[in-house]
Amino acid sequence: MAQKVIPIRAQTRAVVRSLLARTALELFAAKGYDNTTVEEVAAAAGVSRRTLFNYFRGKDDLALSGLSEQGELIAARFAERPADEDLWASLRAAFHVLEEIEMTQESRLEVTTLLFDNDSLRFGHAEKQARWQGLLAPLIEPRLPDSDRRTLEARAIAAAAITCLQAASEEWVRIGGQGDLLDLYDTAVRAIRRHP
Amino acid sequence: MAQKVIPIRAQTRAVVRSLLARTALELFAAKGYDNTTVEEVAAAAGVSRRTLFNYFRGKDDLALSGLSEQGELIAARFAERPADEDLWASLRAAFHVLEEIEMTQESRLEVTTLLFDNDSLRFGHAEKQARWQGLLAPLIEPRLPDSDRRTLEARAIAAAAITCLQAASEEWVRIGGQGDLLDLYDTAVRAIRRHP
DNA sequence: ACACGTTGATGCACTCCGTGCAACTCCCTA
DNA sequence: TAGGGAGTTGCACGGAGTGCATCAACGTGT
Repeated sequence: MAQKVIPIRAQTRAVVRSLLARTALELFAAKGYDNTTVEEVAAAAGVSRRTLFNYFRGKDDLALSGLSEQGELIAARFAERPADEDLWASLRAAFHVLEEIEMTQESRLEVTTLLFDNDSLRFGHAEKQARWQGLLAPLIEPRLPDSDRRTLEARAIAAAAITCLQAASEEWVRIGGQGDLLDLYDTAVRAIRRHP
Repeated sequence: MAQKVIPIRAQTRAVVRSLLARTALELFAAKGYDNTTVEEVAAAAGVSRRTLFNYFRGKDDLALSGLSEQGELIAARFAERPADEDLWASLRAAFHVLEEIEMTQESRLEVTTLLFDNDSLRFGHAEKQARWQGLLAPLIEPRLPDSDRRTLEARAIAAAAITCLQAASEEWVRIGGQGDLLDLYDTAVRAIRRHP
């Protein structure tokens, strides 16, 4: 079985990216997103401002790059669920990867709070939503019964599930990071699906 | 019954705001959002750049201000639905105001397309989502059965409904503005609620 | 009629984000 | 050792957004 070759360049790039994002998050958490300039992040990381923009599309990307990776994890997990499993069960299982990510509860709360309490970043959550939706919907679609609107249906389901997760995250932050995120997620899903 | 007094200042301000937003939308539709500077909008409207920022928080606001008003219309319509009506029926009825807004099908498609095909504005949709959710959720909450997580449930329901509307809008744009938006919305809602 | 305060419009200068371009460094290879 | 590719950096520029001071318009009181 042929090993997949990962170019050395790509690896170092990924490492640097991750490192830059980490230092950026620390600064954002400490000083606030709006009160931190890209220049400061660059200085703290020991690179030039220009180089930062070689790694990230924009300032927002610095704070949100982690979310893209999470999206890919979720999609990957979803893809390996059995095709005859209940759709929502598969989605829940896919979201479960979020709790497997190694991260202290503290820093998880810190990051999540950062994403929610800043107006400039709320939209980032939207971007996340759009991207996750783009990843999940194509995987959901083949599971739906034939219809000339399966695409719309798949997108709606993906979007609704992500939305529930988002609502759960907000609540989770609101109550100070206590309790189980997936438990809140279940509550949200039940609310939209089972309610008269 | 005392007439509610609307200060003359507020009225003129609202009129000017609307006028500015209109000319901005025309320019955006003609040249594209990213290829249009705030300066150009100001010039086309016959005011200074600085004045534009007195009326709108930012460039995005120019394109999205209409959505806030729509949100208020929707919330108002929802509020006047009978409390014992099915929740999702009330939501559907509330969204129905969108089709009552006087607007040619062409310009409606033009505006909606503008909102979707530009990356910078996708987030605006998120802002819209957040705002509409903020308006609707408090109205939904008292309709839910007692629970210590009614707030979360209400927010999830509001968010899901808006998300369905958004998915429907995307599809509506994709198929070129043909057909009934609410019909697509119904399909989306059915997909997330009735599916196994 | 004149002075006054209030309100909004405007110009100016500034910070910050984001990008195109060109020079430079480092490493790998022929 | 010369050359080429890839990444880093500085520089300059355009555009968004903001704070501040000024100016014009308008109504009001004397």
